[in-house]
Amino acid sequence: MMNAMLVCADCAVRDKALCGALSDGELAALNRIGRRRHLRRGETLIWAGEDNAVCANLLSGVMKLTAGTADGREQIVGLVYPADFVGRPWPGEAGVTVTALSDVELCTFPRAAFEAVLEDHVRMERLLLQRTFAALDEARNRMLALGRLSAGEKVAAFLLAMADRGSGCRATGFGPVTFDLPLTRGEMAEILGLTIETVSRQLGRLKAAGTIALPGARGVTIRDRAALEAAAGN
Amino acid sequence: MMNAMLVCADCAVRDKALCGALSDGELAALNRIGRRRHLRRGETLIWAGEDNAVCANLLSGVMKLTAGTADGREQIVGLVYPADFVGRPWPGEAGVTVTALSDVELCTFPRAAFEAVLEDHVRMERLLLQRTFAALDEARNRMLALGRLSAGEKVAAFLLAMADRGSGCRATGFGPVTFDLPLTRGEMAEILGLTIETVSRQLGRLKAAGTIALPGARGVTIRDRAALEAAAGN
DNA sequence: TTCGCGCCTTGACCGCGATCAAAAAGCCGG
DNA sequence: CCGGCTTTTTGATCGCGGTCAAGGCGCGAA
Repeated sequence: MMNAMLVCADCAVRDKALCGALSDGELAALNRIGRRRHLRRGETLIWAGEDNAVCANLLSGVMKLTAGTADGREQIVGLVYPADFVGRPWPGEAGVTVTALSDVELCTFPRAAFEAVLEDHVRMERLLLQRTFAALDEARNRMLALGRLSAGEKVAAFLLAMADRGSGCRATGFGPVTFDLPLTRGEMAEILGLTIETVSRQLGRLKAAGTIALPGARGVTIRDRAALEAAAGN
Repeated sequence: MMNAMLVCADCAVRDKALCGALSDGELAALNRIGRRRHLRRGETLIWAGEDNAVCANLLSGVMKLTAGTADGREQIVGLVYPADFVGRPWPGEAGVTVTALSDVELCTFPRAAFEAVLEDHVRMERLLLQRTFAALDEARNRMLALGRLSAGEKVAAFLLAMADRGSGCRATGFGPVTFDLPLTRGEMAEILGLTIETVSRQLGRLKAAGTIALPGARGVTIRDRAALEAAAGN
């Protein structure tokens, strides 16, 4: 119990992650099998093709999910934020590689032990199902973007999504909003199905139009949200 | 009970669909709320943006899931085969439109009633979770294809996937395999993020190379599977 | 400070796939 | 068998985004 207090009840994502399904008492079980783990930017937690071995909740930082072709082309197929779940219960091989985009902190569980907890807590399994539905919706939205949007639309839509995600859903706002991208230009390109040069040029175009500003390599300021939405095709 | 025998125990997808989680006896409950429904090619079961109202198992035929931009561009984000589940439990609005690609037969459930069945049958909820994971993997694979494959690779990979899906996983075979596509060229284009003309040209190229034959508008014969796999980039 | 190393930007050019246009092939009800 | 429709194929051209190649900028270490 004391342990649970220290490690779980105190957790930054206690109520947002799947664990929100559990009472403080029940957390003791999870706590016994969970292990905190840190990864540096660029380190990989799960490799596509290897057998599922761990599940985890992300506590801090951002990670990416990537799929790749035989000849080395890569596509980012999802981003993972704090309180999100990664990995899969039940045997099988991982379909995607999970890599840290920044230094990250994780709460990891051996797969089999995590399954046992799921077994005993139907409410947690339900939360996992609901999250998986949400992930599927997001993936399908991204398929629409990859297949049908122009480069300019992709970049504009991506900036809007990052602004809303990164800074907690401020209302369709007025005035400049500034935030930092957790991604390099190359990673933006990997998400959007473009090249690094095209991403850079589209950002340059938005900047030249006064729609955004680019303070430092990672910063973005949205100066005219309406224009950005128009560029995204809404 | 007699009803269940007639409608469920007898069902073409009895053991493959989610209902496989239920005993013959338990099927009675489902049977009471389920309703058979037919749709003609082109008719729509669920519209994106409307509230979830029905869930269903597909009994026969093929359906498509589509997402669209504000200005009318469309992308097929998934295909639905017999025994697959469509719709979502729990309130919310549908993210995709579900439309029949051929005449189809469905077993539909009012959403709330379906939730109640899920509630009582944890094993069924687990099957749904596992299917949703599979759908997510498939969506992510398609994201890789949309973002990183050339037109030729997309078409070749698509034909291989259809061959394996349509005719039950024959071993990486020898000799010609023939099957019918459940899709028009336009629908293939919507799946692959291409135009109708490009799809037609890529098929023409494969035909000219002797890799495939195109008997009739819908038929495809794979004459040289190894060459097709090479064209798909494996 | 200067060097070196990532990462980003910018420019020039090219090719793939979209677009526009028209002919050919199925398909169905007379 | 024909006429009218849809779907597919084929052709000609264009432009977006990829590719190749420099150059700039920021940052940490020597």
